[in-house]
Amino acid sequence: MLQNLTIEQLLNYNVVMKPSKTDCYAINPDIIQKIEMSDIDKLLDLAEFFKIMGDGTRVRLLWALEQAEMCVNDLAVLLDMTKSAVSHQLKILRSAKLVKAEKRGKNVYYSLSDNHVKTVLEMALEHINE
Amino acid sequence: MLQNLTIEQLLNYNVVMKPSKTDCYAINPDIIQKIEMSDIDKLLDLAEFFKIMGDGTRVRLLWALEQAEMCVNDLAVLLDMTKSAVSHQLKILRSAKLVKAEKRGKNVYYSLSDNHVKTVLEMALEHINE
DNA sequence: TTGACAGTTGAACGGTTGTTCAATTATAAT
DNA sequence: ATTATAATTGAACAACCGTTCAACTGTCAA
Repeated sequence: MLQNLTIEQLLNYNVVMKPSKTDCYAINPDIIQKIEMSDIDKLLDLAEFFKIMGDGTRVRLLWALEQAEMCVNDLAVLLDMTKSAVSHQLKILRSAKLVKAEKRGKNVYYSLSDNHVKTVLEMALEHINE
Repeated sequence: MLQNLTIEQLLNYNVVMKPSKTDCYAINPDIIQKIEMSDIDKLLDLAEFFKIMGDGTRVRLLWALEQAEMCVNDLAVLLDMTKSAVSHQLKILRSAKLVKAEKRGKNVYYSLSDNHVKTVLEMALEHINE
């Protein structure tokens, strides 16, 4: 009678214990209950976005590309890094859709995919400066 | 005659080679020269700030504390983590001045140190949502 | 076709990071 | 005083991350 139910349904029956990692009990259960955590997935996406911005090389790349489109060699010279290291980071920025690439002849020119990134950088800079 | 000069001065004399990591030459030296990289230290501070925000646990802690001050046990139950793990992350948030602690009796209550963090979170959420 | 160069790729290395675990401090209650 | 619990701490561990290195692809010029 219980064997065709989903995990969710079994949880409702208290047949399956949801594994809990906590090693303590709540001090103020009433407060916890009022906390809104439904946007949790968006929060994790948000953390993912911050994680990409949380690297000196990538921030410098974005800052440079905000001023002009550039190819890998130019960026490598500007940041005093190897082509390979720059290319690896550009790949990360591109997979996060923060940067786009365009091949012209022997070179690949990179630029910001939209000016949203620019405003985020500027806002955060203001936040730091105060 | 040269032995009492600073590194900077020696560099001007071309006595010391500034070690370069690049493995290539610039394609467009004119473009590189126009790029403004003087705010580089602020950019790195910025990356440091993003790095702290780039963790799911920390973002969830901030999101929860934005709604109510809470002690470690409550946060551990809410996020389904051990007290220890929560405490470690709170320490990081506190050393970044994003969160402040206040001991009351047996408990330590944490809250956002200012509402600046809240606005940053909201702005970034808007950025994600579009 | 050959050589030179721009760029990419994957493996490997070293450093960093988040969680766990065990031990410890501090406060309150019995 | 003793016990129980909240919280912190440092060491240890595994997973992750950025750079390096070497090999490779693709394009242009001779």
